[in-house]
Parts: sequence; C-alpha cells; structure tokens
Amino acid sequence: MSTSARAPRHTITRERVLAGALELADAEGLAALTIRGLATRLGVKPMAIYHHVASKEEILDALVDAVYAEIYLPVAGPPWREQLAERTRSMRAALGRHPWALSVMETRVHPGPANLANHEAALEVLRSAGFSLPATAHAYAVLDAFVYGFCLQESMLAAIDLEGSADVLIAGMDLSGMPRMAEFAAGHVLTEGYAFGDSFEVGLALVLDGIAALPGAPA
Amino acid sequence: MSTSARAPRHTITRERVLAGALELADAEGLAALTIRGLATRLGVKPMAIYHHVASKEEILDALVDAVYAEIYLPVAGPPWREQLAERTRSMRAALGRHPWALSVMETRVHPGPANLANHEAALEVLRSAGFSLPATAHAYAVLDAFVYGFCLQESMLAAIDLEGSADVLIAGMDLSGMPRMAEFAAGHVLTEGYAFGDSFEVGLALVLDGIAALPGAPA
DNA sequence: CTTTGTACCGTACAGCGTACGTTACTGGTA
DNA sequence: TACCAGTAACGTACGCTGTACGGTACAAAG
Repeated sequence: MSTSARAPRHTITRERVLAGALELADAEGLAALTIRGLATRLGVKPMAIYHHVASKEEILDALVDAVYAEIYLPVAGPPWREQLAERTRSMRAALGRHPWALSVMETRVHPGPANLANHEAALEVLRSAGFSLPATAHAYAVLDAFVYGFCLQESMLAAIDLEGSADVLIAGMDLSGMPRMAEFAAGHVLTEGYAFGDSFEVGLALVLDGIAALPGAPA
Repeated sequence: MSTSARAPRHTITRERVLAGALELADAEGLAALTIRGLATRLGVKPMAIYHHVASKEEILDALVDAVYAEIYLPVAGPPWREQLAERTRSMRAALGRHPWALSVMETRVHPGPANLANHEAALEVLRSAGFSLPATAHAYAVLDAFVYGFCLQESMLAAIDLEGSADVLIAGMDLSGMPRMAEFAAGHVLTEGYAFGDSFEVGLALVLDGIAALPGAPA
C-alpha cells in the first residue's frame, strides 16, 4: 500500500478517534499520544482527525471521562461501607489500567458526564446511609484523597520500576547517613512477599473506619 | 538596552537558573517554564542555560527537590503524632505554594537528596516511636496517600476556580437527574463558610487515629 | 603578550498542535 | 441520468518546543 494514498471516506469516526487515542496512550504512554501518531495509527493524515474532534484538549477530556466510565457505580442501600469500598477498589483498578489518567485529570477543568454520574452515585450512597451534609463532605474528600494519592504513589513506583527492579534501584542509591531507609529496604521492602499494593486494603479499611466514626455519620 | 547584546560573563549560574525556573513556574505556571522563556527572564540567550544544567529534565529534577526541601523535617521523640501532623501540614503548604509540583513529581524517576532526607526523617519518627516494619510501611503509605491525594484535589479545584467562581461553575452544570449533587451544592458547598480545605484537618486526624490503631503500632 | 579555557551566542533540525485552503468522493435531487 | 452540494480527507505552512553543533569573545595564567 502507498503511504501517500488518500484514505477512503469514513475511515475514521469520533468513536474510532477516541478509541484509538485510548489504546495509544495505554500501549505507548501519554507522550506517544500525538495527533500525528494517532493519525498514523488510524491510517489517516493528521488533519483528518480535526473533522471529528475540535482539538486535542477535547480528546483528553473524553479520555478522562472514558476512564471514569470504567469505575463501578455504587448503589444506595444498607451496606454503604461495602459499596464505597467496591467503588474505591474499582477506581484503583481503572487508574492502574490507565497510568496516564491521573496526570491528565490534573489538567482538566470540565467534568464529563461519567465523572458527574460517579460523584452523584457516591453522594447518594453517603446521604441515603444517613451521613449529614458536612460529614458527607469530609468522608468523600478523605476517601477520594486516599485513593487518588495511593494510585499516584503506585504510578510513581511503577515508573521507577520500569527503569530497573527495586533491588537494583535501592542498591544504586546512596543510603549512607540514611540508616532507617537502609533498614526499611533490607528488612522489609526486599523481603520475600513484600508489595506496596498490600497497603491498599489496610488503608481502605482504616479510612472507612474513620469515616464511620465521623460526627454526623450514621449510628 | 539592545535585545541582541551579549550578556556579560557570569550573568547566570546554576543557582540563578534554578531559582529563576522556580519563580517562573510559580508565577506563570508550568507551561510557561520553557528554556526560551527562562532565558528571557534571566537576560540571556537560550543556549547559555545549557552551560549550567545538562537538560530541562535536570531542571525539573532540581525543582522537585527544592519543593521537598521546603517540607518540615520531623524529629524523633515522644510526640510522634504531632511530628507527623506537622510534616503533613508542611507538605500541604509546600504543594499549595507550588501547584505545578505534583504533576512534575509524577514524571520523576530519581529522588533527590531533600526527598531522601524527608523519607529518612519520617521513617525515623515512626520506627523510633515503636512501629514495626510492616506497620511503618502501612502508616507511611496511607499518610502520604492522604496528603498527596488531598493536594491533588485542591489543585484541581483551584484550576477550576481560575475559570470562574464555584457558584458560577455549579450554576453552569447540568444537575438535572443529579439530585444529590444539587442538594450538596445548594445545601453545603454554596453555604457561607464552606471551604474544601476544612476537610484537611479532619482527614489528618482520622488517618493518624487509624495509624495509631494499626497492628504493630506502639501501645 | 600570548595562550587556553570558559561562558555566552547563532543557526538549525526534528517534532509538536493546528489554521487555512484545496480536493475528491457520495448521496439527494432535478 | 446529470448535476450539485456537502462532507471527509489532505497539503502546506506557521509558530512553538528542546537541544546538537560550532563559533566568538573575554578573563585569567604563563
């Protein structure tokens, strides 16, 4: 096939553009998500994309909302604790599947429909469980802080691990004058069976316990 | 003065380059931190910068470590809880002063000396207070997840607020079919005296309580 | 006075998002 | 059947980015 051949009509649609962008970001990282790269992957010339989306910003907005759409929507009912736990685990899974998502979210200003639906569902769970409005605000802020922050740490660790495994990295650091880090590395991190992710369920339980004990939480 | 005049020798040093980069990022945002923009601010031509730093990546590494250097170093001793609380508040303050820092941190792979010193100090506080190694790992992971995540949310909210105040934003959203968000907005967020940041101390206390109750925490 | 190293500069290149204008195909109507 | 309008893909070009490479001027040392 000729590289300079004109692609047939309807080679791309808005859906194909967004799906291709998501695949490209997942497969090759956010830096590889360029209009030119996306066009090549779609078998089209760069400017053809702009007949289906207004700008790259719009693509990024749509990608973020696509990630939110993957998150479990909690339902109101007695076991509010398990519903929120399931949503939180689902968020971690989605952000783990799309490590680029967090940094894109930071730069978005307009929440998409899936984002809003997720907020609504979480608020519905808390409010219908009997949380007061102030308690709902605190609970939601703390729980989301935990999951966002935990995923942020996981993605930073994953980025570091791509350059070399943990033991090699730690061996290469200058830990002189850092006895506690040396102890922590040798006595725990490099131990068989250690995984940073194991702190997730511990932290989740800790935060949910704290939320349940908030003033304004149901009895 | 002529724009094309050659700057005198020793107009810039590595310190001045890094200080200028930090000021530029603080004042005009991360997107404004370009080699050309930085050179202009320093009264120098772009390529002069490369005689003092190896690459822009190196500048970003240094900026991140400069932010870590602003964070309070906790000291070991009886009141571990207050020491960690102070460090956490200090982290929030530093990340608030430099909203661009979080997104830069995400892309760093080599921790700087201030970063390592901060880790060491926090570990020292936990370990010398009597936390077991697994408890230390969980406590540290959860506490940092909280502060990173909370600051992430604050910076996202701040970015949105730059485009218009909260009430205007909320008024512009389509909250039909979103009764809980409507209730939350009207009954709490738009109320006199509401501030998202008020959840910080609540969450901090909640997390510290949880850490103190961890198996392996001191009695 | 000359030599040598260093610090600043000019030019240039590849790659980015995208504004603007052009071309070719296709479905609807006369 | 013939045409026409609309649409989707394309080519070119502009200003921006980081930075490789080579040149130039000045300051200190021999």
